[in-house]
Amino acid sequence: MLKGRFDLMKKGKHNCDLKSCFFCKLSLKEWLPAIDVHRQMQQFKKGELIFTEGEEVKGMYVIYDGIAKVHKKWGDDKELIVRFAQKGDIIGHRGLGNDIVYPVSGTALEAVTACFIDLQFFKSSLKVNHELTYQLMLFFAEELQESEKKMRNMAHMPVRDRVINALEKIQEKFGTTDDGFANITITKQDIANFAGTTYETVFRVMNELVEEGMIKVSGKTFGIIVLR
Amino acid sequence: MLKGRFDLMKKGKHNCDLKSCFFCKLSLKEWLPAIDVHRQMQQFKKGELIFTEGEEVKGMYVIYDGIAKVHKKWGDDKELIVRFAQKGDIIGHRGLGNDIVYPVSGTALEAVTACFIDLQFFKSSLKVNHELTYQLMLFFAEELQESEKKMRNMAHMPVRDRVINALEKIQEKFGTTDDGFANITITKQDIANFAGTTYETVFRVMNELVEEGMIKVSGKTFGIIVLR
DNA sequence: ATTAAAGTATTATTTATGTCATAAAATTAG
DNA sequence: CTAATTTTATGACATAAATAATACTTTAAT
Repeated sequence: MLKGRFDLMKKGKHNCDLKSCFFCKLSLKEWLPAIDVHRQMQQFKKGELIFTEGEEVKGMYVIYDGIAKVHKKWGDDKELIVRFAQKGDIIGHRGLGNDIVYPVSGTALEAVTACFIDLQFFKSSLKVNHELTYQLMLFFAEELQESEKKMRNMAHMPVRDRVINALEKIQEKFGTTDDGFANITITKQDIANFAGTTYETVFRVMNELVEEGMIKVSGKTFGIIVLR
Repeated sequence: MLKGRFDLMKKGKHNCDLKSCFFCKLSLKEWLPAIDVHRQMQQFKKGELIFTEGEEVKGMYVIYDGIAKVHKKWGDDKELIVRFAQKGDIIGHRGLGNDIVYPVSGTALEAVTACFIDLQFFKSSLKVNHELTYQLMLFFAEELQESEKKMRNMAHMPVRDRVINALEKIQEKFGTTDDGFANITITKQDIANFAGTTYETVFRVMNELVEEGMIKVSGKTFGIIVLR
């Protein structure tokens, strides 16, 4: 009885119901007990690395709570943010492929709780759950489309528009609060890293946009009023 | 007997042996007759569009002969080449995903013979051939890695290095002839579109590289001598 | 509570790279 | 075979955007 309650508490710690996320939702119900055995809830503090570019791929993470950035470094003082992730998003899957190292890093932007699935088990899951594999394939296809669109923008679109784009994408991703701000706190440096430019340029452009009445800024968040 | 020879000739026209390409190789042998019924050999002249960005996705193409570029337009006089494709490569698969339109165009850089698989049948094939789906997923993962790496380069790497990179990638992809040239003829404009820059910059950089003895140029081809 | 570190603010300067203009050569099409 | 179009060649010029420099402010860590 006591032991039972203890077990419950331990499980209760992560609260994952084995049916909400991409991974569980697309797995056969017969497979869920296997997932239950293999999943591992992990905590990351704000600013902490979840996985590191260049390191051996250990597995995938499904974010249960918090937000993270997925980024790729350039030299030792520049980076490009490839994607933001929040509750329900899978990260680390870029580590799939022939190479056994992560091509990007994942960093918690605020405290993150994530469900870790080791690579071995993840691969087994793909072999067993065809729908999971199919949907993951489609997900990669979508991400590739996004990536190539952004790459084209990086090559041809002027910074100002890239910054606007970045702001739109961020607000779209994290939603809008009642008072019309993007539901996230984010540094201008990270906006710059996402838009593929420098802090100074983001600073300038955002000033312009505020003057033009297109966005509003308050501390480390912003809200889009009208664009274009 | 006569009929048999006729059939043979008709088949002979495309010469595809149903076991060389990605698609056939990863399909169950029981599925090959179905592929045989559905495949459709198509010809494209140099410069001809194979599929067009923004148009409804009709299906996939496996290149049987010739080379093509996969590109994404910007405005009406700029583009970014996302990928080159040659014999054995699949193109058009970027059309998979939620959206039903091609996110890119495919254009023959020299006469192309390709095996066309309509979308409907391709999807059925994925449902039936799990290994195909799995490998396609991995292929997308690889392409995503490539894309994000290039995107990061686009954001942070100086043009000169991007041009060098483009040349390396092209020569690596198409191989080297006996006399040390990349096994392809390609315009400087296309090199520029691949490197994400302008013709003039490619012209300038390639001149530099020739002067520095790092590459050699002959008509519409080039060869890398030493780099870095 | 007290440093240290990270983020913000701001302007001046530099430079890398795109744009423009023009002509010749080469390739493709009728 | 000739015209039309594409590709190459090249220099001058413009400018977008990065770099540098400096100060202040907020946030995180011991």
